[in-house]
Order: sequence, then structure tokens, then C-alpha cells
Amino acid sequence: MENQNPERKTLDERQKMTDLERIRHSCAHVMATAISKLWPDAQFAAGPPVENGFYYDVELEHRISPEDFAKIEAEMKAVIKANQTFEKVVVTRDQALQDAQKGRLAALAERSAPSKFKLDIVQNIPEGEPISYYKNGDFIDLCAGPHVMRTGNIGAFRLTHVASAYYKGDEKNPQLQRIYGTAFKNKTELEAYFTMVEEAKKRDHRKIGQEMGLFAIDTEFVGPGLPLWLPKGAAIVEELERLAKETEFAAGYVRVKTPHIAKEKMYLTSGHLPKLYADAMFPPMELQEDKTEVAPVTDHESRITRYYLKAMNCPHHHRIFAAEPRSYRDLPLRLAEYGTNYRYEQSGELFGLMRVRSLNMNDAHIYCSPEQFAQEFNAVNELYLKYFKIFGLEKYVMRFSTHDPKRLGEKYVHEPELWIQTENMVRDVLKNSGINYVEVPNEAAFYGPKIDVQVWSAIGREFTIATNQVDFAVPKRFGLVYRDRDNTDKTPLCIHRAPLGTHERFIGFLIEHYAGNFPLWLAPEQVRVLTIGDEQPLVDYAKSVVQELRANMVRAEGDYSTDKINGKIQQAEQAKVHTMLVIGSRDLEAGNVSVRLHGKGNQGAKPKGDVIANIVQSIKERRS
RNA sequence: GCCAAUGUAGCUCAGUGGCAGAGCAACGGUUUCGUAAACCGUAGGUCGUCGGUUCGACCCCGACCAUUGGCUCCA
Repeated sequence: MENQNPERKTLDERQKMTDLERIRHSCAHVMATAISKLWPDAQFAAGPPVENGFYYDVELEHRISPEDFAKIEAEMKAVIKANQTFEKVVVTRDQALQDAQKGRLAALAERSAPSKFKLDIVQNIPEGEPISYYKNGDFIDLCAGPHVMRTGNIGAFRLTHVASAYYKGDEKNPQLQRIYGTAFKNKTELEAYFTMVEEAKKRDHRKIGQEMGLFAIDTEFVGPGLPLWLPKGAAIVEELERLAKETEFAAGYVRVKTPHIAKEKMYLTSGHLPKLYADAMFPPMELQEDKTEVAPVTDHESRITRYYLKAMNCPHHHRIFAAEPRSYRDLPLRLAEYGTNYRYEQSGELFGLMRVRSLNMNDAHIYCSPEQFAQEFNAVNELYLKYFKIFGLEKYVMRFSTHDPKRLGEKYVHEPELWIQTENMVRDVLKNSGINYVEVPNEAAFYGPKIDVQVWSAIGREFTIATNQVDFAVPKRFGLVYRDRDNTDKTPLCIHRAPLGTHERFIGFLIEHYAGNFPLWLAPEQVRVLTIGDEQPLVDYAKSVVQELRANMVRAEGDYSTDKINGKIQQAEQAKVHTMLVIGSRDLEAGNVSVRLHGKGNQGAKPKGDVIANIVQSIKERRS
């Protein structure tokens, strides 16, 4: 086992555990107690509280499956019922090492095999730091605490799932079974949590996407991670693109279009190849050139040209910048494109629309001078806030990732002064604009500081939706310059920004955020006209309403079938159609339509013209 | 990629070592109806793929493919 010295939490930081975290951490011990009783040779590693509960990593021949949960939970309940005290014992390092050798740590009794992970952990505790055990009944575990006073203080708990994890997250280390559970102060809170989980499942974008016919993933013919947008999903894509295009046009962006592939030279120049990004790119296409060449070719390699599917748009945009001589008068130059990128995400990383291999990015690159930077960067942030408002996002945070000077030339391009300079510029903009941000050291992109935008959906789930990066390195690698006032060539700064992220992830997020109940402007089927009966004059009237709506670019469908009106409404409600217009003979005579809104019920009969005008206006304003 | 679970009709899901099932959707017919499902009928499947065990496999075993849950929030 490797004896590294990873960044550890200090004991002081540990003591800050909340009451709930103490309950969960204690519950992890109780679970270990139960597992030790059932399988005495279990070897435990780490068992911390986590965001929604706790886990404990265990090495055990027996594969624990959810069928074992009842058994384990029964033992846990016995321990809780016994109301054992959590007793803290401070020991010497020698004592800890001895007990670990005897297999006494994270165990109910001494064992023939040493407590190997605990032994490793003890050896990694820095000299001088106190070492402690926590005992409950016969179970002794190496633990810094803190815990609740007694096992009986664990109000309510449940085991949830099993996963695997490497010891210390390193694939060179043994693979452990990670058993997850959750615990709360009382049964009411536990049940509320599971209700929330159920609610999240109902909003799962994969489920709603299937039900509403938004997208399909055809792994057999198209490939995993390569979603197909069905007509209803494509309608949302089109609306988002329209929003972006209008907004960006008004903000002085110009649109460009670039191919989906480029030569290897492009990515060698950008620095993504040969190594940095190679794993995330699809393997190259190799073109045999000069097939008619008859002269002997000594260098086989020289006849092959490699093309790569683009994993990002920036290099193409850089070449557009380079396509013409640029003057300081051309700056800032804002190049925008809904570019399609291909990234080879590992198979285990794929997840519905949220993690895919083909993605359409709301991309743009802003080339500017250092003097223009603050204003441009601020304008980008304003754009984010504008979008948040449209989508009703109230909670967000911008994670500002900076570099680590120790890793210059390795993880980060070696430009010490530029790093500090641009980071200061970004920090100033964030401070002055009053945007909610946190600073995270050592997580920047390799070519400059980065901002990740995290948002919270309506039910409080967190999503990283977009990134925003400053790039002072790659324009230089591409030799991009503009002629400045003083008649010298200078390298521009470049801001990479994608406020709407990718269609795939953003729509995945929106599906959950709205639970599929999109506002009118985004709804895949905005209006459905339902006739009461299928008599010809009614159908003709209904068709004329559909036609008039479509003439106004409203996505409207008609249901003229012989089903009963209740049945038609049921179907339209289930399809989450935003507005239903019910038409019976009374409406026909009066020139009315009866309006029913999804989830809101009957709104009564109104004049046809008024209703259509209102629908058109609501879409135009993108009302929420 | 690694570990585990899952894979049965378009969708949601039952099921058994001995003829493959339901609801919804689809299709045909009957019904002409005012705000969350009228009725009858028809059709639909090499039970993820390939191999093995067996008289016989959707079921048991193995490999592969795919999906899902996870893969440092560290005693």
C-alpha cells in the first residue's frame, strides 16, 4: 500500500462536524459493528459522513448485495437498541500499531489477520497528532470522531446501495465494497428524504425525455452517448438556439461556422495533443494521401494525414481570427457558434443527456486587448445573470478556479506573470459586480483561470451548467496577433464562454428543473386543439385555429379523433401540452375557444383572436 | 476503464428448467360525447448477443454488449 501523504483534514476541521454528520458518522460505525458480527474477517478502511448519508469501505470475500441489507440492518437495530456508549480512548502510536497488528481495529475482537487498512492509516497520521479509538460495546475503531453520545441517538437510518471504490481512490490499491446508507434525527426526516429522492426520480430527465419523446439514445446503430433529438426535443433545441442567437446578436457577437474535423496539426498546436487531451478525443481518421504516387516512399508515415473530430471549437475559431490581418480597431472580436463537439467520455461516465460523447455547445470566443478585458468579462457575466432570470434560477454560484504556482509548466502553462495578472482581473470583475462566487485554488484550465457555473434546479439539485475561461496562452501558440496603435503586433486575450453550456446538459437540467412542464415558449407542443366530437364543421373550425397558430410560428397540433373529450384531455395532460384549446359546438357558434392550461385546469371560453394573440405574445416575451 | 445490479412486446412491468403474459400505445370496428381514459376486436416477442450445461434453457453457467448505481466528500 502506498504511503503517500495526501491532504488530510486537521483534527480541528473534524470537530466542526454538524449534529447530522455526527449521527451519520456514528451510524457508519454501527454498520461496521453489524458487518463485523456477520462477517468477522471484514477489513474496514474509511467510513465518513457524506452529503446525503454515510458509507463505509470494506474488504470482504462475500459480495454484499441489497439482499443482505435486511440482515445487516437487523444487527444495526440491535446495536442501536442496546444504546451503547461511544467511548473515546486516546492511545499511543505504539498501542495503535500493536492493536492493528492484532486485527483488533474495526473489529469486535482480536483476529488472526491484522487490520491492514487501519494499520496503513495509523502509519499515515503525522507525528505528534493524537490518535484515538472510539468504542461502542465490543467494537473498537480507529477514529478521530466526533460521535454522538450513544448509539441510541441515531434516530432513523437505512442502507441504500453498494458500490465499489479503490482504497484511497487509487486504482493501484485494492478494490473495496462501499456500502452506503443514510441516517437522520428521526423517522419523519428520513421519510422526507426518501420522498425527495422519489420526487427527483420522477423528474429524471431520462424518464421524462422518454415519456415526452424528446430524445433517444440508439446504442445499437448510432452509439452510446450519441443522443438523437426527436422532433419534440429538437423544438427545445431550436428555441434555445434562437434565444442565444438573439441575445448574442444584440451583444455584438458575430456568428461563424466551422467543420467537425481538423488536421492533427491543429491540436498539436493548441497543445491538446499529443498528450493532454488525447484520452478525451475520438481516435483519428487516417487518410492515405497521394495514392497515385509511384516514386518509392521511404517514410511510410509521411503519406498519412490524420484528422480528428473536434473536441472543442476554440482552435477553429483561432484560425478564423488568423484568417485575416487584425487591427486593434477590430477588437473586441466576438465569434459565436453552436459548435458540435465529440468527446470520448469513458463508458462508465456516460449518463443520459448529462454526460455524452456528442455535444452542441453554446460557444463563443472573445478576442480582446488587456484594456478591454474587464468590460468584456463583465458583459459575459451579465449575460449569465440574464439567462438565470429567464429560466427562474435563483440559486447559483460561480466557482473561480485559479492556478497553483508550484505546478507551473506541468499542469499549467508557464506564464507566472500572466496568471497573476489575469486572475486579478477576473477577481476584480467578480468583486465589483457583486456576483456570488467562491475561489477554488489549483483547479484552473491549463491555459488560464476558469469559472464553473453551478446552478440549483427547482428541487435543489446542483448542476454544473457552464464554464467560462480566460485564455492567455493558446492565442500565442497559434501566433495570433493584432496590430496595435503603436504599430506593433500584440497577442490578444481570449475569453471562452458558454453560458448555456451544451444543449444536451442544459436541456437535461431544464427537464428536471421544470419537471417537463416547460413554459409556453419552450414547450415542445405549445398548443393542442381538441374537438368535442368529430363533426365536420367543428373539425374545420379547429383546423383553422391550428393553421392560424402555425402561421404565427406556434407549435400547435390538433386532436380531431372520435375519443371522448375526457380522454383527449387526459392524453394531452399526460403529454404535458402547455395549452389545450377545447372546441365544441358552443365555441364554434360564438367564435370562441375554451382554454385549458396544463396542470391548471379549465380557464373558460374566450374569443379566438384574443387567445391566439395572447399565446403569441407570451412566446415572444419568453414568459416563465 | 474498474466493481456491482439490471436487460422479457414501441412503453411500463409480471413470469416459470417443459406451448411467452398483463396494462398502455398501435391497427380495425362500434360509440358523437363539454374539461384527467367509452366499448369490442386484431396484431405484436429468436425473452440483450454469442457460447456452454441439459432429453429440453427466457430461467442454470461463462463471455461479450448496453443501461444504471458508484469509483478520496479520506482514521
